[in-house]
Amino acid sequence: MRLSNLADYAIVTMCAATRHCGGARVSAGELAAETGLPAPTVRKVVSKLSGAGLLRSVRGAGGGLQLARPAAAITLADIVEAVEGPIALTACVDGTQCAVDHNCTVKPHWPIINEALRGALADIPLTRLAVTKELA
Amino acid sequence: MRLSNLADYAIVTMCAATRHCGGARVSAGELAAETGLPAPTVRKVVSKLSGAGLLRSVRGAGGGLQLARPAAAITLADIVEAVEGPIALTACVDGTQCAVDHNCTVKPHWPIINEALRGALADIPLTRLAVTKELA
DNA sequence: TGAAATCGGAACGAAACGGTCCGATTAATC
DNA sequence: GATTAATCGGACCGTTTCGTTCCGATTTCA
Repeated sequence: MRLSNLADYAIVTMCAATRHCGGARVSAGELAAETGLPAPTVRKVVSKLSGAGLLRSVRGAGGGLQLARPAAAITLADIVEAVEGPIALTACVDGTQCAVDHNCTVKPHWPIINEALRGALADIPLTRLAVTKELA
Repeated sequence: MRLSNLADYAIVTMCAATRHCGGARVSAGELAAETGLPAPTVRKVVSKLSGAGLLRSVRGAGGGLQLARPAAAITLADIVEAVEGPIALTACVDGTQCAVDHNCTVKPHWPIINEALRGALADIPLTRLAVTKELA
């Protein structure tokens, strides 16, 4: 029931990238300096994020990262799924075989619970996380 | 973002125990036979559940398990926390030191997100899971 | 054309999880 | 009251996943 550290780092990194939204591309090392995370870790995170289509990466000198979509169109669910894969609380949800399987009274309920959780994450776009003001 | 297998097993086991609610005590081996789970695993699970105060265990010949509270007063959040510890998506939430720490714009938002998830699990009592009929 | 800087993937080490086993404890029985 | 049998409780080990780090392939600028 805990988010993986990489997913946590990915969220922080995306927030930092959002703050550079208007400007030009940002290097992974620059993001590492701003967030305080180890540079190699940030490189791995941005690699997964660009692989999932959330970041647009340009290689070579003068290259860097930038958001592939407007910040308002990127939610926590997108970032988590990019790093950890599909959100599936149990094996039932993503179709993997389960040890209980037959005659499991809980099985029919998991999709509803799973979707409720995913909806909670999908309701939070990057724009709400990037600003430090106006929190509850 | 996936529930641990032990937590999944705990939920299934508690559902089986709920079906024996009216009757006398049930042995861990009996629950294992009904759920189809390995007996040693069920023993480990019920150990954690009784340690958390969700099951009442009686040792010795003729002993066994029974729910410590009415099924309606036991929720998914209770079971998950009994097996995995407090529900905390990130290190921020339970007070553990974080690598980012200073100047983290995401930090203030985690408690709200975390509580939303916990609420979703706390809204589902055992009584809704034990019956196989009347699912959505 | 050369060189520097960047991302991308692969390899290593560590920690947590899952599963199994044996011992301590208790109630029923003779 | 002693014995027996059945039960829970905690401790051990193998496996898998996660987290971190490093090096190579690729691209742009001078």
